Amino acid sequence: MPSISKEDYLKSIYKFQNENGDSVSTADIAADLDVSNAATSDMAKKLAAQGFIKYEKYKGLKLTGKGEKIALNILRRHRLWELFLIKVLGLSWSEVHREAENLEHNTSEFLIDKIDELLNFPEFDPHGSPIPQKNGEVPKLPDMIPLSKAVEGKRYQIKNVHDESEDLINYLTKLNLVLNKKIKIIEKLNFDNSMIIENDGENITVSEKLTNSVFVTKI
Amino acid sequence: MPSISKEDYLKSIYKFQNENGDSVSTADIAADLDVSNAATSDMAKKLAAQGFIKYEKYKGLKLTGKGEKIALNILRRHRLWELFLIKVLGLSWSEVHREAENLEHNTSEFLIDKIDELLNFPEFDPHGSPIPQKNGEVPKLPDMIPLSKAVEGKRYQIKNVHDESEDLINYLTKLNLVLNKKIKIIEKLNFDNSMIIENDGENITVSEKLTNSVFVTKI
DNA sequence: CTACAAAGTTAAGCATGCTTAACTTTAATG
DNA sequence: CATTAAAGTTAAGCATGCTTAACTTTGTAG
Repeated sequence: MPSISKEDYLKSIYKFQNENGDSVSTADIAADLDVSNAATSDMAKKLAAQGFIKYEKYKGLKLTGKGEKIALNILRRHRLWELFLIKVLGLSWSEVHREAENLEHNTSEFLIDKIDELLNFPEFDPHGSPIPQKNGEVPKLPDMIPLSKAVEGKRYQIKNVHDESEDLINYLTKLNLVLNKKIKIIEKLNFDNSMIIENDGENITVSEKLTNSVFVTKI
Repeated sequence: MPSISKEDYLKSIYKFQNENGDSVSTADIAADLDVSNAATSDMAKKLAAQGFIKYEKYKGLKLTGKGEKIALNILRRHRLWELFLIKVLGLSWSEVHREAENLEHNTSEFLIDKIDELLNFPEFDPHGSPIPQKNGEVPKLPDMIPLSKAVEGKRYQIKNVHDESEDLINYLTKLNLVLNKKIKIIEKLNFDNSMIIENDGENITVSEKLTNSVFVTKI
């Protein structure tokens, strides 16, 4: 069992990994975990020594199969807890991330499986992100585009919010731009890349930062 | 906020404190937490420096008001989680202690209050132990005696199980000697202090170790 | 009341995980 | 293709929390 710190590093590496299998930079991890680059270099050596990542000096970090398994397991815990806290304890969308962050490292496999069962083996968490299953499989997301790439006049459905910032989530909740919501693009404004969209029959203006974090499918 | 280790020490000191306000010995804490006496001495200094305990060399440890507040808060978390895991997630009596042990240090006040609310502000946990309330008050236990002190021919009700060992709990569950159960003392055997009791209309023999851990009230 | 065992403390050392400061490598720019 | 800024690494040091070994205090039995 890796330590809590190591779990956090593995989770972060997973987060920055893309489909191409490129290595992840030390700086990205360091910024994400709010530690120094030095700490990340240090940890990289340890993770590599234990076979969780492949690591070559100056060449970045890459999860091994073993490392990815751990990362997926943490994500599974995190996302199941988020869903559980919302569904069972009535916490709000914006409250759950922080709580799950604490709980994910301190929950036995046994308990997580119980939660999974109670929730009837869900595939997606409250942000629309896939919940890795007990067997390690990751449910497939639909083909999505960032809202910023959506086309004027067309209708879309919100399928994922790619950001964990509490401020963003609070703001989305306030605008009632929640998961699976259907919206229509009224106008894209070129000068600041903001967008006017129709939601609940009303027109609202949303910033580029928001449209980059919200992913949608065309209806 | 004290660290997880410090929380464990404070919890342990609380556990060994009696009503007389005697100091708790280093060795008791060390044994309870499965660390060396040296580690306990060391920690005692740190806890004292931060005002959580009163500590004089060779004279034992004693919680201050501030330290007791922390200890009660941890107990509150622990016991609420235990009850929650049984009631909501359907875990068994014997499974919850270990899980709660992990969760108690990683749950925000906010989340614990939500759990408290969902459970409708319970006063006792599944072992019959009082759950410290949000305001710091500790619900009063009834006047109990250990089952070992019970009198032949009389009837009693199980009110508390003063032990967290999984083996004991499993055994009690198997015998259906659960909280609030009513039993009758048939016979006390002097040679090994075991006891024959009637439960569910059947006579069973229970050891001294068991009768010392189960607390009852006379009916 | 002394001596001795048990309990407790101190000291040195180790692992983990972080910091800052100094240094090295990489890669982009003119 | 040389220079240089950015990215990454190493080194030294610190805090926490533990260990074992050596030592001190306490309290009890003779």
